[in-house]
Order: sequence, then structure tokens, then C-alpha cells
Amino acid sequence: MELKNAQEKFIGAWGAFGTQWGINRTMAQIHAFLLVSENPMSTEDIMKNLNISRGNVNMNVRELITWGIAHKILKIGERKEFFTAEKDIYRTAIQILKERRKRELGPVLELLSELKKTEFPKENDANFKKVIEDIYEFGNNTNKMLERMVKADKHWFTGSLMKFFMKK
Amino acid sequence: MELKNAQEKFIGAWGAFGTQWGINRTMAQIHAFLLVSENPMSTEDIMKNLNISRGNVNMNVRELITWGIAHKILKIGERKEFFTAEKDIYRTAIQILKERRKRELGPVLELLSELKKTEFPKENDANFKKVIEDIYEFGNNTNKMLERMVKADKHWFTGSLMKFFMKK
DNA sequence: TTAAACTTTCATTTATTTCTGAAAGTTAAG
DNA sequence: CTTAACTTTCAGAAATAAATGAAAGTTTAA
Repeated sequence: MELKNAQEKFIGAWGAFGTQWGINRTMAQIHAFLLVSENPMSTEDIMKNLNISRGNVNMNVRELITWGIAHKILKIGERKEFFTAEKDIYRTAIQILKERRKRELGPVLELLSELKKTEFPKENDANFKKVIEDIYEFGNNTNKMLERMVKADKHWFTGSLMKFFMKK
Repeated sequence: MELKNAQEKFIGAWGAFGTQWGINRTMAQIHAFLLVSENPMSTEDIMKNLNISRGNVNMNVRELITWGIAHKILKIGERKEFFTAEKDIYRTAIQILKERRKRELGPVLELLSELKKTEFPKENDANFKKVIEDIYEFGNNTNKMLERMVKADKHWFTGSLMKFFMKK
């Protein structure tokens, strides 16, 4: 197999994977393309290689940058902007956890905490209260764990965390 | 606020949350509805309460059952089928992890492992190899941790795991 | 049997998400 | 300035995902 085939296979798979996680296909593909590209790539490079429009590249690259998993690179003497993916996969994973925690877990915990406080005079609310409290507790614990992970350094993952999970 | 309003708020939020995680809105809403319902509900109950069609209810309820987070309940003397959500939130979370691990992480690891073995004679593939290896290693570690979590019991989460994350 | 009660399927329709590409906006070199 | 090189925006088009509902299938009671 040629390297190019293998890269395309990876890009395709990464796109499909992204879809299942609520990330759009193209954003994931651009991410994969930048990962396998040795050097920073321009908008035109991405357009050409993935066969997508300028607007699409622009939108999704900016989104990747917002997520903190791609970076803008300026070359001296060049007017054009280039882009590169964060190559440290742990950093990448941590960034994704961080953003999803903030954007998704945050609002849910807020709602649950609000619902938890609400009183329902004279209504039979035992089941509802329990469901909300259980989910809140679970979400809160998850939140705390994610906070810890987000603050950890790369070696903590392969070291302490892995050891904890493997023991016994 | 009335209990019903609170329930609807929860159902709506759960649906929106699901959307972001690649789960369809209705499936998440049915799940939420079954969670807040004290008793098992029939197809008609779900249709009426969420204002959706019979076919839609049928498809999504079966999907929830496949995921192992809802159950079919048969009442004696009743022809109709009733459905209920798994009320243990830890079990629910574990089921979801289990399924996603199997369906999504599995195939990706398989592809990565295949790409990792591929040789590219005479090509400059150092960056590609490193990316694939790094992601594979990360995926593999994640996989091992998930396996451990999936096999753990409820108390391990609030006990050992929580303690590990909170220490220092 | 057979007929009523219920569940499942699936071709169409509807809704949602994503993409395109041309126009507008921005920047910097000359 | 002015113009060329480049980036961003966004209305409409295209692609994808999800929902409908009527027809087909299944089960059970009588």
C-alpha cells in the first residue's frame, strides 16, 4: 500500500468516527489531514486534498482552532496562513475533554441543580426527585474527575491513572 | 412550578444533550420520559406525551432496549407492552460506555492496528507512523480503562475511583 | 378459525445539518 | 492611495438524518 492510500484511509475513518460523536465529518477529516501532514497546510492545500470549498475549510479550521486542537502558523515572508494540528495526542484529548465538559456538562449540571431545588407542593414527586438527584450526583462526580484530568500532565495518564486502572 | 413543567424541562434538556453526543433527539427524550415516569409506559403513552408517531416510538424504544438502558415490561392480563428505563444511573452509564466502546472504539483500534503494521518502502512516513502509533497507544489505554470500568460495580465508582481522583 | 388488538416495517415526507461559492471584508505592499 | 492577495460571511443548494402513517405482520382470545 502507498502512504497516500493509508493516509486517506485514516482520514476517512476519522471522519466517520467524528460523525458518531456529534462532530461534523469535515471538521474531523481536516483534523486528520493536518495530523498526517508533516508540514503546516494552507486553506488551498486543504481544499484541494479533501475536495471541499473554501468557505467550508475556513469555518471548520476556525472551529478546530477554537477547540484548541489546531493552530495557525504564519511563515515569514508569506502572506498566506497555514494550519497545523496539535501533534501531542494527549494534549488533543485533554483539550477535547475540557471543551466538552465546559460546553455540555456545565449546562446540564446547572439545569439539574435548579430542578433539584424546586419544590412541588402536594405532588407525588418522589421518583422525579430521585432521578434528578441521582443524575446530578453522577454528573457532579464525572465533572470532578474531568476537572482533575484536564489539569493533569501527560505523564499522569500513562503513569498513575493507568496503574490505578490496572491494579488487582 | 408544577411537576409536569419540571419533567418537560428535563426531557427537553436531555434531548438536546443527546443531540450533541450523536444520539437522536427523540431517543433521548423517550429515555428521559421513561426515567421520570413512575410506572412503565405503553407505546401510546409515549406517543401522546411526546407527540410523536407510532413508528418513531417503536424504533427508538427498541434502540433503547438494544442499548440496555430500557426494558420491556409485560403486565399479566394485559396484551400491550410497557416500557421502563433502567433507573440505576450508574448501570445506565456503564451500559452506554460498554456499547460505545464496542461499536466505536473497537473498529478504530482495528484500523489503527492494521495501519500500524503497514510498510511504506522508501517513503518518508515518519510523521504518519508516529501519529498512528500515538493514537493507537492512547486508544488502547482508553480501551483498557473502559474495560475495567465496565466490569466494575456501582460502589467502585463512588469509592475507589472517586478517591483516586480526589487524592493529593 | 377468525377477528380484534397490538407491533413492526418502510416508502415518502419533513426537518436538520452541512456545503458551496460569489460577494464583501481585510490587510499589506508598492 | 490603489490594487492585489488573501480571509470571512452568508443566502441558497445539496446532502443527510429523522419522522410519519398506512399497510403488512403477528399474537392471542373466543
